Amino acid sequence: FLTLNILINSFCHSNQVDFAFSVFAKILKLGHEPSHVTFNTLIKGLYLSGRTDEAAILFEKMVHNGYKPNAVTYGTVIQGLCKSGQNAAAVQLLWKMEERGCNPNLVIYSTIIDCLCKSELVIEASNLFSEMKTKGIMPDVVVYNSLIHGTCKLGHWKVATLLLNEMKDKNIKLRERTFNVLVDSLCKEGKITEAKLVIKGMSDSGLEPNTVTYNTLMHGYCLQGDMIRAQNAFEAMVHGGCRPDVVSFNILIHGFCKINRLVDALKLLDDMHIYGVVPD
RNA sequence: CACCAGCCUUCU
Repeated sequence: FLTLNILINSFCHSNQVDFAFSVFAKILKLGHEPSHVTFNTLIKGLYLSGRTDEAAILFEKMVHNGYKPNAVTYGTVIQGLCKSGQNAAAVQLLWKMEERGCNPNLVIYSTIIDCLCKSELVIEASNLFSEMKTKGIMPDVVVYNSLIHGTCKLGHWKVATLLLNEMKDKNIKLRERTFNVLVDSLCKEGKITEAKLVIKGMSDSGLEPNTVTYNTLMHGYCLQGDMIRAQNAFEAMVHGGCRPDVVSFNILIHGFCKINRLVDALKLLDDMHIYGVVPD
């Protein structure tokens, strides 16, 4: 039955939930009990294809049939609520799971904190962050990345710096994504010089810029209409051993289109296949 | 290190 769950999982991740459900039907027909994992996976699949109502119904069905949702179930539903813009419902479910005797763990808090940060509700996110720490749950790099993202997006650089120092105190190592978040926020504010300093700091701490780092920087230059430097960054990416991806090309093509250099944009479109990239 | 939930870049 692991096999069938794996099958369901791959269908769910390729936007073919209906096939996933036919596998589910097969499990039932064979007289087997679906597991928590089966339900969790199907619920996620429904959310991934935007069928949030059906996901909620399946969640209820699962409960009615005597399956006690576990932390992953709650995590899946909370993430689905978050992604469909239902912040309040997500927070309510956080409380409800506690009432039902399932303690929220780091992933659950992290999910909601990220969601609140993306909605620019950084204060609320920080409150949950404190609550979590009070309960003795140790933060990790992921939850810090979300908080740093949220604070930088609002231009609260001081707070972001505090968070970075906190990570240092707790011996939580910054990852590429942490740096990418900083680079992105700086670029979007037009502070490219500082963004480049962050990239330098990244190399200094033993992490190499990756494709997302370069894409972010290229986008920063595009926002300034500086296609020369954007293309230089592209070259630096290739030279630095990073594979450009479809986003790299989308960024440059968009940059050229915006300043009416359609010929250059079309040339890039032609060049994509050289790098093994297919337009999306 | 392989059945399920959290973090970064483009467009929409």
